[in-house]
Amino acid sequence: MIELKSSELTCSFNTAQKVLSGKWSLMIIFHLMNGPIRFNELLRKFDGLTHASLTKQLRQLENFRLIHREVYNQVPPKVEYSLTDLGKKLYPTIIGLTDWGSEYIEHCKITEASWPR
Amino acid sequence: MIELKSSELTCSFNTAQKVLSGKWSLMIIFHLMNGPIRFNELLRKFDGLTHASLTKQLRQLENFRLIHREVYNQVPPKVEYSLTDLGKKLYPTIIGLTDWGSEYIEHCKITEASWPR
DNA sequence: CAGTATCCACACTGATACTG
DNA sequence: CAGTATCAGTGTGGATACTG
Repeated sequence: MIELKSSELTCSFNTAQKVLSGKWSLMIIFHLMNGPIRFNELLRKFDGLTHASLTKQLRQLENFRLIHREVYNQVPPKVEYSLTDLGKKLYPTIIGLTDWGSEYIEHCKITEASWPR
Repeated sequence: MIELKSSELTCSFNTAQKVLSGKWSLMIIFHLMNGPIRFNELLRKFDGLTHASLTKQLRQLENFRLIHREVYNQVPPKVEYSLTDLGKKLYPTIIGLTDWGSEYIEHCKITEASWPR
């Protein structure tokens, strides 16, 4: 039996949740798995995500040190985003989450239950 | 190379994020891993979580079919919460997240970087 | 191309008070 | 013991418009 006060776990959990809290963070990280990508190229992978919002999310992830921002001094400007080692380590977890999500949806279909939106 | 529009992933991701979105959801699920638990017993495991908030979170998780709520017709009342199979399947992922969180904190200490709050 | 600056609306959290 | 109801504060996301 594990008997823990939440305070002993809070730190790790909170840290993980910070990363996941952004509405698009998970998917951004996911798309960065394939290697460096430019801003607009990344933007095009999303539906319903605006320019400004993507910028905000990227800044956040940068502060968390999950992604790296490489600026090329060119005209026109070129900026590439890539994952740091820290970010890459999230891979299995993200896949795990996605798989669970699929399972969840399947389960709801089988039991003919509608899942909450 | 994976080339996906986000729309094909959105559903699975969103579903997973719904579960994680609650500030305490992850820890609630974690604490339920040890088997059924009563309301106040669960409440005592948290610092800074109020009665009302816990109720809300539990209702949410119940709607997601991640936990089961068993009411015993007694005086005084007794209500036990437990994980559904769906909830139990989240276990590895939650552990993965926690581990990553620890690693993250370690990394920040080593590099002497302060991590964002 | 890759941003920044505002602003607003909404959802979520938590405090407090009351109930069977 | 295990709730419900209400309400206020806060932060986040998204829309829009402007910049080098």
